[in-house]
Amino acid sequence: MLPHHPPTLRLHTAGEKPLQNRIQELLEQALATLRQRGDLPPEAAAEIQVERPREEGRGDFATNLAMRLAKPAGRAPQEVAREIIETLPEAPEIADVEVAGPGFINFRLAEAVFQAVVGEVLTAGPAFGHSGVGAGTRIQLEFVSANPTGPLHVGHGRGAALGDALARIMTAAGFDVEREYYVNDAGRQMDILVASVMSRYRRHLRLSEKGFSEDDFPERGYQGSYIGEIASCVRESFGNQLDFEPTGLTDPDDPEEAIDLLIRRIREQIGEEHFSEVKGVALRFILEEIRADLDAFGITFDHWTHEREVVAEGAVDRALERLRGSGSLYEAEGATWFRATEFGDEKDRVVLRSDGAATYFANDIAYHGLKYERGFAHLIDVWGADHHGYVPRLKGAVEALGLDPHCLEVLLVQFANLYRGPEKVPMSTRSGQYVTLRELVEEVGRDAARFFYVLRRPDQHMDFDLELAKQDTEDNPVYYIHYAHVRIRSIHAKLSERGEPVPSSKDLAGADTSLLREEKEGRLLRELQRFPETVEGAALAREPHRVARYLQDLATEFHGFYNAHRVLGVEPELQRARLGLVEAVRQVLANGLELLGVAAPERM
RNA sequence: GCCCCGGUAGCUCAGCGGAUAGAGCAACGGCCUCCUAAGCCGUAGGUCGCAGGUUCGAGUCCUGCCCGGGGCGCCA
Repeated sequence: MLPHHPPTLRLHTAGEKPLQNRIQELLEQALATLRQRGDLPPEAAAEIQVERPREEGRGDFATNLAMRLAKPAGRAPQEVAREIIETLPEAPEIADVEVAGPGFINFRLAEAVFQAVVGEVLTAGPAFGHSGVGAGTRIQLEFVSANPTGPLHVGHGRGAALGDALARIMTAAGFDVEREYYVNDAGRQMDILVASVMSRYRRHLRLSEKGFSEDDFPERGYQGSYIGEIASCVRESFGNQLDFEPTGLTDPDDPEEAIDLLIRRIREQIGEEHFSEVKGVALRFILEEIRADLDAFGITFDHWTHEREVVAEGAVDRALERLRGSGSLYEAEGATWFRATEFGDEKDRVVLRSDGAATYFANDIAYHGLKYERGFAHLIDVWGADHHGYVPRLKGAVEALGLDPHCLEVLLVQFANLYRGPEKVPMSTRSGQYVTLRELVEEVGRDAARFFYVLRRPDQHMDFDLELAKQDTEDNPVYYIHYAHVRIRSIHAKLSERGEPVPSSKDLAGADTSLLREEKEGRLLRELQRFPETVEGAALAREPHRVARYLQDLATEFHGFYNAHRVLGVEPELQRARLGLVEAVRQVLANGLELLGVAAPERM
């Protein structure tokens, strides 16, 4: 018979794998005894690894300890395993221990250990799965940080979904996370943006003129429809006083030279002040769009840093002075270089161009210096994988500033290739040919989009088939999880339909869960027990996909249970226990979805 | 040429040095007088890119090669 009251055991306490730790303790005691008795040489030591066997029927936990000790002990692993088992202290949590295969020790735990998790979940509620492993460490998580030259597209979506889920998961794990967005509003691409807007503006003014040619739009300009909208804004504010004549525009063969020439012409003709004002209009317009798109995607930031402000407050000059002071800069070919090769980079990098302008890299050094000054214990940057070559030089510069490069962690997110059926959708910001994040959310829904993005490992290339997601949304895995949540809600609804009161979580926490003895109930309980360590693992490994996978597994176990057993209409005590079980499942589904920024619907 | 990330079932992908490599789609066969069948059960599907090496044990670690993506600017 199983005990009605579970042994006192700490579950899901801060930053722990309580069951594994308990088994580890018992094993340590056994080893100590064996050493004392001289059955094990004192120098025979091995890390005690307690894992969950992949295969069913091999118990709840297993250790390879005997195999690791076999060599130093000079005996067969199975023999060592038997000795360990014989020496293992009695413990109420352990129902059965056996030697298996090449020398594994398999543990089967008392059902009561898992039955206790229902009460744990219902008592903790939304906090179940939270832990203190992060110990309040201040983390800054910078993600998205898309250039303000156009709307967010589906490529940004992945970094957005990943970064936000990671922020939520790390917060649950006890880290103090600040979400940061860096606005690159100081570089040449902003000038190109102005040139694009002004070209569109000029077209608006002259469209009615005879002989007006439309094909003088710069080849390297940004071409999305939003450029026209910004041009309209500019026209509203300035009328036609910013007209200009792009003479000589078509002369250079090189489109890069052509756009630079155009920028110069516009600057000369409308004046630096107006140029800057147009830039401000464009920037505000686009940032507003980005903010709205992120909002629709369920993402908000705690802090926005503008590159222009970093420059304006003199941080770049200070950072470069500091580098110069430490001998990390030198002059060559008219430019100023950072000795990146001394910090493991492939080549030295320019920080001040021969025309005196600071490079993006220089600004980024200053920006990261400021981040360190803001007092974070750890910085995480989420970047697109195309920036990977940039990592060594930035870490090198941080080190050259006298800061600890280990506090800077860069997560590289691989691209998401978009498909419409079998055809790959070509994407280019400048040509304006892309699917925006907003369009994606409108087409497949916010929950499906976010879940899909976060289902893949960040360093895995992913294919996102729009056609499939649009045509057949039922195939989307998020519905499977949603359905599990809805089914539990509908059990509650049915209960009140029958005129029975729906017990609160608090009531159900006291249910006699020792009645949950069906195989499928045991599987569900084990799945629930795994949630806190899943969250912790996802936080420490920076891998939100673990939470997504976990939710799929939990939903699978729930649906299996639901189809095999009835919750309502069984004996009152069993009904109460099962209501507690499914409510615990619902709570964990809701908690897990919350960590991914996905809703948990009441009905479908 | 050098560097980074991948290559696992027809497709999309999991897999912490461990035992007989998994899931979801797609395919095939079953299951609703009963809490939502957006579900469940079953069948089939694999030389884990190739070749060596380390290990008691390799999809997992090391080396080389092949294929795909990305990066190697006084661009951002």
